[in-house]
Amino acid sequence: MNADKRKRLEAAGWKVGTVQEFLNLNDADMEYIETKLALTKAVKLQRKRKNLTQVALAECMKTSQSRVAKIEKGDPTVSVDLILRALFALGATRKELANAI
Amino acid sequence: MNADKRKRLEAAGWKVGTVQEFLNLNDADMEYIETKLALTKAVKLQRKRKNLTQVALAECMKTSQSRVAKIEKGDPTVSVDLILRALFALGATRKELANAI
DNA sequence: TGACTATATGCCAGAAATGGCATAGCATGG
DNA sequence: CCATGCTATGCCATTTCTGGCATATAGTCA
Repeated sequence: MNADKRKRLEAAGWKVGTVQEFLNLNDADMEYIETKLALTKAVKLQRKRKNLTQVALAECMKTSQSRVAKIEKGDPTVSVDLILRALFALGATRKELANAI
Repeated sequence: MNADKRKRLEAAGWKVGTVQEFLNLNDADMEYIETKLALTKAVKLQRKRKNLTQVALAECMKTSQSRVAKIEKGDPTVSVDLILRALFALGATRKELANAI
């Protein structure tokens, strides 16, 4: 956003800022969220690469298709632990994990 | 263990194998555990580097000293999510996280 | 020795994540 | 059009994790 537009908006009573500011996220929160997002993308990518369905992956890691869907969609009820279990079930190594982050 | 000793043990009725086999861990489990362990080590290292006490780190990440102790000791009731929060609270970046894994 | 600081361990009520199920959406091919 | 295969979403009982507190242990210094 250029300074001009910003001025006009603020003159009209708008608060201008980033999403991060709006949500009161600090750097640690941001890193955490971005890491999680990167991991979910890695899961989807690896699963597709192996031509597995969500059901198949779910069986591998002894969970349900709905959980796998939520993992890949970045559902907030999914922990990093579960995402890692998915990645490793897909045969990822620690090195590959590190690259994905 | 050399083949000789193995034979002698088995002749005497012992089962010979790795810890991994004994605990029925597959490769995915192993990678997961090792990753978690690497992360806990990174937390301890970074905290020491910054000369923080467990209490100080606990305040940073809005948890308790006992949790921090458990993180660093690899307590099984600690999730990877919490470990990551600790690392990021210590100012680690995603890149540093990747290196730690 | 005793006081002090840091870390470790046990416990538990409350909070969050999980698996499982149902079902809805959405392509693609017949 | 309807099947069929795959993915998405909602719900909820059970399981797991968390924060907080108490207390124990270990190290250091006076």
